[in-house]
Amino acid sequence: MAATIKDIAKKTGLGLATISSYLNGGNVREKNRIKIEEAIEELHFEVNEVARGLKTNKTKIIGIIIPELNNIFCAEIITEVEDQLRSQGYATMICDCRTDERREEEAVEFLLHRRVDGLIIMPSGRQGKYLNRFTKAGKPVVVIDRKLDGVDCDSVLVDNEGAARDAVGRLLKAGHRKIGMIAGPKDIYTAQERYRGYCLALKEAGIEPEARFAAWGDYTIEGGASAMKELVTRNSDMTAIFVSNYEMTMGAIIEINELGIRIPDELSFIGFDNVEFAKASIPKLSIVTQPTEEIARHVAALMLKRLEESGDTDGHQAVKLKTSFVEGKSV
Amino acid sequence: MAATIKDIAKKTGLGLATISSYLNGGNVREKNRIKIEEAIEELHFEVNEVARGLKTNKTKIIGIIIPELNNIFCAEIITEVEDQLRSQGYATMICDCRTDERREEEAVEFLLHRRVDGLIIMPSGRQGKYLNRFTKAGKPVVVIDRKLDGVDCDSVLVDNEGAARDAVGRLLKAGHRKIGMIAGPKDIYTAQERYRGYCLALKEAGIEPEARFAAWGDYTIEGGASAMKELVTRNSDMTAIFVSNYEMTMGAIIEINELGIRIPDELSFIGFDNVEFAKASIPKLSIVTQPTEEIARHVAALMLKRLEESGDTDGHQAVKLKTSFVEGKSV
DNA sequence: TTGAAAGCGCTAACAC
DNA sequence: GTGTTAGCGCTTTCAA
Repeated sequence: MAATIKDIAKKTGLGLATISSYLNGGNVREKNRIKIEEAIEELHFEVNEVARGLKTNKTKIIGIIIPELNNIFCAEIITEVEDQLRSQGYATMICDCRTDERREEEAVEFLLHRRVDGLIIMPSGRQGKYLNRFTKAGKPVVVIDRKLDGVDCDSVLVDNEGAARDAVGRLLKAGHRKIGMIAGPKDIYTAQERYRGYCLALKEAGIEPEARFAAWGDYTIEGGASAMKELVTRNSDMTAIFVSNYEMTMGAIIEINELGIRIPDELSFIGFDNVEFAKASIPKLSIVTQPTEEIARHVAALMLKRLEESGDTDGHQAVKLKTSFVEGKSV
Repeated sequence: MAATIKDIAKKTGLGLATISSYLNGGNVREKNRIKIEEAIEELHFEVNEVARGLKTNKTKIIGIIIPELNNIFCAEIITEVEDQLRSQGYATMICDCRTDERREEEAVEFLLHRRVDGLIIMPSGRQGKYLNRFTKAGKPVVVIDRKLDGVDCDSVLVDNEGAARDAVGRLLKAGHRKIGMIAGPKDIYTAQERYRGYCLALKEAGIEPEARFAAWGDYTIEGGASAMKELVTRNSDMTAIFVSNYEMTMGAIIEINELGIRIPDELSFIGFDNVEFAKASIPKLSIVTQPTEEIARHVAALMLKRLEESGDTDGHQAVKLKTSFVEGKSV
């Protein structure tokens, strides 16, 4: 099979240490360097990262656990994170857990066995105890988009409350008073925050949030559609709606389409994420967008930094990023 | 750090081979089994897959190379493939190459060093020589959605020509004669096939395809939008259009929206992939959809099969799957 | 069934 | 600078 450094040593007549030194950027006599390079070329030698990993106790692999790869928000972040990490020589091992906490724990186990050097996770639940197996092993954990109870790690968050507050504020400014919201699952951190922002904006305008105006979806297209239907059926007086994630935005639009409701004449609409979809809708949707690339860069940078430090657990960081608002014609 | 089988051996007073045998499902005396299990429990022992990989020369990792993770067609397939493989104990290492052939070669190199057991790839180019380093090492390669020149591997394809032919046939049946097509990059296999299907349908209806009715996009949203603009500007007599991938479908719709063209009154439209988007559009779009889940299952099954065979290169397979058509109100 | 021992390919002391 | 050597944690003969 593949050549090893032993073969190179034999071929060049040099010792193992010299080859290893060359491979790791050490100093090697010019003459030998050439010999080594020739031998590598000739034998098609390639470092065996597995053996290296065993020896150094570093795999140069980062585990990534996400609720759903097939979700544009996740995909955008992961794409960028993977890119950043790979450019630094780190491979990524992605586990899609289908928003299932049990699978998530299994994935942690799985990655632990694989001896990944660090873990990046966008958790489904709130509890993070099972992550402590990582932190205890001195391996860095970076959490995306959620706050986790009981784990010692860095996190990169988005100002969800502010985003929702701002969006609902815009509806209020446009004169709306009966504003509905399609919220996410009650047990998900971002969903809670966005709902809080919605309530906050209403209260600031002197309006008491009414339960009938809130529907709790599940961050899926189907959930968005049925929540939309529920709200419309229940509240004939509702004049505007704020939908709090991309999948549900799409679902809501599908349902609105289905019901023949006209935007913005009969209902004003503010959605979430995915500029392209917003532009493709008729009329163009006004939406809140999250800075996925920025999130990804922060995540990768944090991970890389922790990896370098190797052990110095100086206080963990929690970065919080701002969302943007893209104006359409749906309000 | 983590416990090793040596620790277990010491603790139980047994030999290494016994522990290893237990770990790999071998026969161990009941009494010893219990002792081992207790020790494992107590010491929090976990198999080190890296060491195992070095010894067995199998990493139980499958490399996946794709043009763009942030592309729903890819994401859907990868999600399912990853799921299937993980359920069989295989981890996946995903490399997103941003549709860049140079990056793709780098990724192959990268994964080769990592000693992945197999490779699943959706290539950007047509040439696959650089994949031979895998096949020569006796490692299975499965290609998705493209036909590659000069590589010995399995592939899972979609009947693109038939799909396009069918779609255009529907437009013809609806009475259209001046039908435009937004095709993909000329050097991509699927794009060529879809274009061929378009031409075929026209010819079958006695119409000679005209160059002015074809715009060559690049499978991106922006590309779809500008191709749309180009076609509309160039052909005032065009009454229908067929767009040949999801991103361009979205781009085309954005542009149509921008230009204020009404569907289907002024222009009939058939798009590609992503049922949800099609449903969310006004009017609902008629689209061709690819069986992503089925593709993924075939890919995973083929890979797993090859992995088991370990070396018997009995003739390689090329599975070809059918697309579906989802009727909307855009024709 | 179990134990001893060798070795997978590499790195890292250490001595020269 | 370079060679020698020991081992990372595991599997796998081979004997017992």
